[in-house]
Amino acid sequence: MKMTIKDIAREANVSVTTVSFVLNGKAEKISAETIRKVKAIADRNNYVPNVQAVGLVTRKTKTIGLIIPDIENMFFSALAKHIETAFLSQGYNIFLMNTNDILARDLESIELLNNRNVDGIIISLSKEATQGKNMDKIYTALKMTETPFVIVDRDIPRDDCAKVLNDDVFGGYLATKHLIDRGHMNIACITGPMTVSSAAQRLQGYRQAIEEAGIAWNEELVLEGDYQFESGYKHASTLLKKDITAIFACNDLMAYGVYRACLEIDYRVPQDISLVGFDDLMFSSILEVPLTSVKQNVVELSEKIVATMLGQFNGEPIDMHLMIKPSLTERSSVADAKRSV
Amino acid sequence: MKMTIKDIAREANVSVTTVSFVLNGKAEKISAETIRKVKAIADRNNYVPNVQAVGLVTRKTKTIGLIIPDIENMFFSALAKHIETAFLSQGYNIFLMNTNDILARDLESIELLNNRNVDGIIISLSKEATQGKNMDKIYTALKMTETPFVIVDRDIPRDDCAKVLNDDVFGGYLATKHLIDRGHMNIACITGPMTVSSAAQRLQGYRQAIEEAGIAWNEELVLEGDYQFESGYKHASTLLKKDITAIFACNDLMAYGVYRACLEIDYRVPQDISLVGFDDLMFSSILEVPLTSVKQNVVELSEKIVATMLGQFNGEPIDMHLMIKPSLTERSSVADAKRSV
DNA sequence: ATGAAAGCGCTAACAT
DNA sequence: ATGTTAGCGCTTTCAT
Repeated sequence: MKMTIKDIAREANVSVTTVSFVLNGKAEKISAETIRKVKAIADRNNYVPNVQAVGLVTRKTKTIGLIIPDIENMFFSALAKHIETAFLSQGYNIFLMNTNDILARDLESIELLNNRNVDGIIISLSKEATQGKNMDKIYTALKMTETPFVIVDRDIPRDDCAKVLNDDVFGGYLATKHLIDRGHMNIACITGPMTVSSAAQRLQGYRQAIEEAGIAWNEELVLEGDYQFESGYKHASTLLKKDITAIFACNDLMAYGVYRACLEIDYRVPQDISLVGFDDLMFSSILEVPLTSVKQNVVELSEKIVATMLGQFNGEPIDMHLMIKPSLTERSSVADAKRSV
Repeated sequence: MKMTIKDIAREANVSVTTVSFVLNGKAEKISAETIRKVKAIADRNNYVPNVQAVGLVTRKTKTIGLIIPDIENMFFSALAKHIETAFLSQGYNIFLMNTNDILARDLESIELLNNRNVDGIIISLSKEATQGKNMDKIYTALKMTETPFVIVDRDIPRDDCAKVLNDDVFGGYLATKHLIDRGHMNIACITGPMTVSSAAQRLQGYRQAIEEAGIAWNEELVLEGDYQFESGYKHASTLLKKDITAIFACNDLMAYGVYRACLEIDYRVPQDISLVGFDDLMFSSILEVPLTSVKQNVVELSEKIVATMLGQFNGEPIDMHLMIKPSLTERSSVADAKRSV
């Protein structure tokens, strides 16, 4: 049976008030002797406060709800891990909620977490939720809880809420610029599904780099994929027939599809075609030709999320819209473009 | 502001007791009219009970603690996902705890979850925890909480606690038997680190299949790896010089290393060498030669875990030691052994 | 320097 | 059929 402050009070011959004061560091007026005694008893019996009881009066549960589309997605599992660790060190526990990219489950999760009286909600929207009016539903549901929240990774176009996002535009720019710096002029791009904001943004970064370099825009070089292996393969097969020397695949999975397509027509990476991916999956490092890829900075992302949340708790002025810059992990899939002689 | 039963009571002109009874389905003696009225008010105001308050008196928090080594490991993220979904449908939320395979964090997590008064703990031990005396520490810590728990995936050698494990012996047998059935006689095995129980068990399954087939045991054909890509590569380089026609790599990551080694000496899979992995990572399906691999049944595993936990809650007689049988996902990395002519 | 008492939202034994 | 009341473990205001 767990010990309560009542037990301690009895044993120390003081009131529960005194015990509470001592154990909560509000003991300015309590005699040193009493403090010592109370603390000793608490220590000796491994006293830990009952979180529910404390929560009932303080209206704080010391828990955070984390809503993500899919914990099986490596990006989100990494995120969950870092968030969990960071909050743990602050005395918070994490309720995990998977939505499987279904809007209804976003909504359901928000409600459930609200019923649990979590102190804060961290949410990365389902794909479905990022579309059209659905975003308003989410936003409304979130606001209704009157609980601090922070939007992560997948954006909603509202300014009046805290967000920590990956700078996908910069990521797309980084990948393309790298190719340009190596002398490539004819660079194709296999995008993600354009309904997803990250896809649109990576493409935007690509375009930015192309235009900045004064390269003529060629619509035919950008093909819309769906972030899956197959679409990378299919589009690469098409693109490889054109006059290109490099491909920017907007995620690693599609880049793997590009490798496959190259293999079939006996193209070598990077000798015949340079390739850059996005996500930097663990797998990219053990490929026969390790893939150069844009890496989201999950650690920094997590840190900012935690900081933003704690900032809201403390009513501190916080930077509402944070962008985390990804970086390029250079490996072996990019070579200098051959000089046209 | 959330509504309380007090608010409902006032509005309905009844006592809180009546409201409580109605809302908890203990209203045998309450008049139909009162029931209707109370329910209507509750519904109209989206009343939800305060979990902490309920918990304080019922001593139930409706939360489960999940302790796993690493949510970034695909097996565990899949597990977490299914467990979360299953418990959610029963009204439970999940506290996620990562241990990073560190014993101290297992212990810390158990304590933290205990302080949170979770109703049950699901734990998959850290590697460190599975070694020697450490297991006793875990077991003791778990028992001390007086909270129902179930051990998952990574075993501890005690009979008096609930466990749901993967049948790794059977998995190893399955992989090896498949190779034997295809006519292979000289089958090498690259094991995991022998301190880990799954590694020892997969090897045991391999041995069992070999002996059952009456194939002479050849110690030289089994090499100890560490479940990492590099060790698969290194050992394969050695093994490929010997007179073998097939390799059983005890996880997919090492199998990928085998592919690499084959590539370097121009061996083709499966024409020159047949290969079976273990884990069936998503990646194995998109390899140039898709890998045949043993797949743990995560869904069944999760279901049994949940059932075992709920069984304990209800004091039902439960099967304490469950073994989940993996299955073989056949793809293209295995061919019939060439007939010696 | 310390304690009494009220109250957080709810359940349940015990009236009536 | 419904209400009164005593907690669950804790914080905090107001007395002393």
